[in-house]
Amino acid sequence: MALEHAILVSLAERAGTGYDLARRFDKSIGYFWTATHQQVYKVLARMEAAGWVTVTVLAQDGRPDKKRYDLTEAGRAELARWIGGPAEPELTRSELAVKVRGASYGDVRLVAAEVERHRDLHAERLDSYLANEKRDFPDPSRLRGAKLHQYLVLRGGISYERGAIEWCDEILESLRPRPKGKR
Amino acid sequence: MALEHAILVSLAERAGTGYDLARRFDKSIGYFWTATHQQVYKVLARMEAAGWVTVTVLAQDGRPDKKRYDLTEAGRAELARWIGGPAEPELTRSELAVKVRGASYGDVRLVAAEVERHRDLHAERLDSYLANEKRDFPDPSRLRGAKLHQYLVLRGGISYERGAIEWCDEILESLRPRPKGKR
DNA sequence: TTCCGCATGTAACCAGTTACATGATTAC
DNA sequence: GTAATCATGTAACTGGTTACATGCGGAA
Repeated sequence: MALEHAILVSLAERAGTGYDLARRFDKSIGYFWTATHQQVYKVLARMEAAGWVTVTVLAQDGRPDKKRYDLTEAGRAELARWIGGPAEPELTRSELAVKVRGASYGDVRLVAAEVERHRDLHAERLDSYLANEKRDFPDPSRLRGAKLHQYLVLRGGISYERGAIEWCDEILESLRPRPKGKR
Repeated sequence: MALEHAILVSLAERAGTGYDLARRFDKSIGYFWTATHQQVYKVLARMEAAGWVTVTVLAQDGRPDKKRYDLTEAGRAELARWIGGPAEPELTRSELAVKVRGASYGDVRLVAAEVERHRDLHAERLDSYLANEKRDFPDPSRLRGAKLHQYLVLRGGISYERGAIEWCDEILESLRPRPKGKR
């Protein structure tokens, strides 16, 4: 389980509310981890019980109170401990791959259309990642520390999307009707 | 949800027992989908209730009875229907990426060691995939139908592993102490 | 004699999703 | 007026994992 620890990383960078954390997952850390706000609230409660974070209630008028979460020493220690441990390589599940595999038992053209849609989705994401790269890391060779690590994760996202696009293209080339010459 | 449908694909190729299906997930389909035998038994029960498969009990002496599952017409129809529908692109969760991102809050050298271990794991898998490719698809340009689709999924596995290895290498290059020249 | 393969499952648990609920503020 | 943003959560459910249980045959 790693959501706890993804949150620890996020809080180590800076304190925030459950709402904040959920939004951060939509963005930067979100290349390789996501969580809904419901899930975040649940886990934060557990983390507080474990003594990894403290809560400060911040009254607001007009809108509901905020709860700012801060890492405790115990939280930092747990984070360091976890970082030093092994990470299980997770199995990549791909529904699209299952459809490709089974394409002969359905309509191959529909599968091809879906692959094309995925290719476009991946291309869109790639563009947005590349834009982030340009904006946030214009000179990567100088990076060090946390900023470098952030960059490396982004690079992972970029390389993943590129791979996905290439794969979709390969599928499309072999699934789509051959150029008329052969007919 | 797609385990049901992954099983339908597997059964469309050929009938089998729960045990067989679980093992097939370890192999061919397993590049992009896996399931334990417990999970398979559970889902098969559901699928039988839905009328997608029929069960034939095959008595054996010495060992427990087998249950061979066969697709029904309804099962085939459901498979065709599902194949024609959209596939949600799933979010790739990577614990390793979270560790890389948080490396500054722990021991960077341990993270690097773990990245190296992952690179080796991916390299091993790549080798085995490439061996499968050579053995099962010596002449890819002639493939058509189900065999082609199988090949394309394998190609996806190969490209995924290659991407993972490249990413690990990029991380290792920037995380590890610079060649002494610069010091 | 010990482990692996065959072959079935149950039970407890855990992580994550979806739906629902509340309610003010601000921008279009 | 309508939708989005801020901000919290509960409840029901689903999919998947882990641990446990049984028991024979054959290989090392």
